[in-house]
Amino acid sequence: MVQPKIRNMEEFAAVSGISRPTVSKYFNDPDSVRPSTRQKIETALEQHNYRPNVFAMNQNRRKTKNIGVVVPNLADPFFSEIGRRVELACIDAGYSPILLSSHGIPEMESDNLESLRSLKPAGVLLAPFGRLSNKEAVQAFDRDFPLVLFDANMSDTGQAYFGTDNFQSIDLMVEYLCRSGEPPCFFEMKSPSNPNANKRHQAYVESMERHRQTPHIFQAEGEGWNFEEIGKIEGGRLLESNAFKTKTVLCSNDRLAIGMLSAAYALDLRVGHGQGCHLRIAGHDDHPFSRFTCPALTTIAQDYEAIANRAVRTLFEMLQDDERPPNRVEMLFEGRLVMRDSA
Amino acid sequence: MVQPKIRNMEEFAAVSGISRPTVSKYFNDPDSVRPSTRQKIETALEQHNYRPNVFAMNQNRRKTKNIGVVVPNLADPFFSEIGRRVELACIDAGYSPILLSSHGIPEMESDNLESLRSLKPAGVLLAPFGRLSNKEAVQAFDRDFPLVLFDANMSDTGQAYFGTDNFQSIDLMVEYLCRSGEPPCFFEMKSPSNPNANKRHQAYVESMERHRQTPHIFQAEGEGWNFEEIGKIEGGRLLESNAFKTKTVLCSNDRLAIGMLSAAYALDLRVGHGQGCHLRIAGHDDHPFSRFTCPALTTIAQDYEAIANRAVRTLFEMLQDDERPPNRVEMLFEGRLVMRDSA
DNA sequence: CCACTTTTTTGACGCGCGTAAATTTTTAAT
DNA sequence: ATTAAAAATTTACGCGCGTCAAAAAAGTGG
Repeated sequence: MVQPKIRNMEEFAAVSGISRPTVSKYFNDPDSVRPSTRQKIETALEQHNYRPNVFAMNQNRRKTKNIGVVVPNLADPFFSEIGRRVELACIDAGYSPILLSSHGIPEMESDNLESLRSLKPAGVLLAPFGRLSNKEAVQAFDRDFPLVLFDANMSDTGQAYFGTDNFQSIDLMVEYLCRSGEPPCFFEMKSPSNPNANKRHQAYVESMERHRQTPHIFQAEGEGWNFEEIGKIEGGRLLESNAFKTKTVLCSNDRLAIGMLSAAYALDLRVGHGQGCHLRIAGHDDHPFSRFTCPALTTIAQDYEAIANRAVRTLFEMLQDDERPPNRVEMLFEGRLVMRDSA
Repeated sequence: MVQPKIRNMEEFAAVSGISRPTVSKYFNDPDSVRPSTRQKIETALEQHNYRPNVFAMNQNRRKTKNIGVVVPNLADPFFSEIGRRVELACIDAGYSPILLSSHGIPEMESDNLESLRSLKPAGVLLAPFGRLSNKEAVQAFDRDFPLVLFDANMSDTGQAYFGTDNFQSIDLMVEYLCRSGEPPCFFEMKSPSNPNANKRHQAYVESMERHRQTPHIFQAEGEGWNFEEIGKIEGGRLLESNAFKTKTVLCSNDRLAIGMLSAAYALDLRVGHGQGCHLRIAGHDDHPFSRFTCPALTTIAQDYEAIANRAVRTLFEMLQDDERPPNRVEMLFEGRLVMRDSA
């Protein structure tokens, strides 16, 4: 610190009494040098707080320590949460995560991948839009970089995919709702921007049939990411006109459910599973705010932790072995029923 | 596209019939070359989709096109939203924003600034923790890079600051609450992690005195960022024991208010400004979910747009003129009263 | 057409580090 | 102590682009 500022690795190597290539080796993997050497370097490091130039480091290297993390919309707390976990897991592993949000705009997903290209990432974790994604762009990217998908699946794309088993989770919820009261009808977006929505739809139908019940589906018009607003307006309309065949509504996701809860409250409909309640509403995802809705939302908790960790771990294993897995890995984690007051 | 892949600027210059230095000039400022030259380059660009190597570009250059954006916690929708706007504003201006969240951990703020250092950012937009920030680290950073603060102020730090005028906004809310019913008491965190909380506290006291009312303050124990949880538990305790002197509660922020609304609902207390309501609850910030709470939350909307835009614009002006403003700019924007059903 | 300004080209150097091959030193094992 | 293996050093080159000075070319106005 007292010494004149270290300008580059050459100078730093000099003051630490080690040759530059060895210092370079140290920075790329501290364990790759002899302990005594490492000690010397780290001592010098404390005194001079030198850090290698990121740009120079990466320019003449095939694989950087950068990990791209791309999510469709950080404004959605779900992605904010799972992005956070992925980010922290990367840091723990000694990588530099670069978190990019596509702000709900599918075209921006391609842009983000394109930006990442120039950063030569060691690998990329992508939660794709799905149907709305530019499949060609994603697959082209897949060919050039190790790519792991999470949350939403795209067939034949990415070397692995981790998400929630919507068939298990929806079945679990339907089972619970049937056991504890009327079988549910299903409330969803008409043109969902996420493939999980389609799976849940299908899962609901199948589950109802397994329970020898007639499925009833209600779809909300509306585009974009304003799920609460859509749930409130369209859900409110349905509630008002008494359109639902049953008094139990399973929403495709928590954000729709939050909107519908809001609409029900405005209509003075008492939501809950207790006596004197007019309506039960359940969601899916365990949105961070679900425990604070009125009433608290009964929902399915996705295993964020497992999805994030497994996605990261799988990617890192690919990076270590420096080869792609022989066949694409797909793993679905079970959802957990969270019984709160709304259903 | 059909041609063999372009490897570097040399090759790209060859196929576009322009010398490499001129091409380099083009990429640094397309307007700095003759229109006919620009045309040639852009034609070639379409055919070969070459992009200069980011690392090589930045290594031998003082000022990059990188803009650091650091927020304390992206999991908080407030920061997620304002971060989003800042990010988009940077992209529009032709810069590369790098959005970093400190995940609620003050020490990570310094780490993030340290990481940014090595990216040689042209400038940085920082929403600091405030009291919990490592002031030395931030000021050291301030000396080395153009720095603009937003949301939370730190004295003598950063070349400018943009935020909300808490005195105006709290006064506005107190005024409204007094006119429309009982004067409010104030509910806040005991040890807030954000300087705005202190300002709001002070603003509440002053405003109440101006209205010739006695201020009543209630503080919630609890650390961290789980404001809703804290608001629910501590707020619920206060409601249950009937501790509030008045039936109107002004919460220091929406997230506390959301927690308290949840507690009130659980206690079967009817919240709202209408007949037969037991309690009025108001918040501050216009949290994205405030319009969907039960009842919808009366609150103060911060002018996200203005704060983000002015912060970005101020930074870019500094970059253009390549000099710091003679004196530190501080600008506070007015909050807007949003009357919903809760108060 | 000429003189003048603006733009482009040429040629060359350097940024800070990765990386490879050959050599020397250190460590571990016999 | 001897030998083999492991680690560090030396030397040298290259990455892709920024940038500068000097020369050449292209526009401009009269």
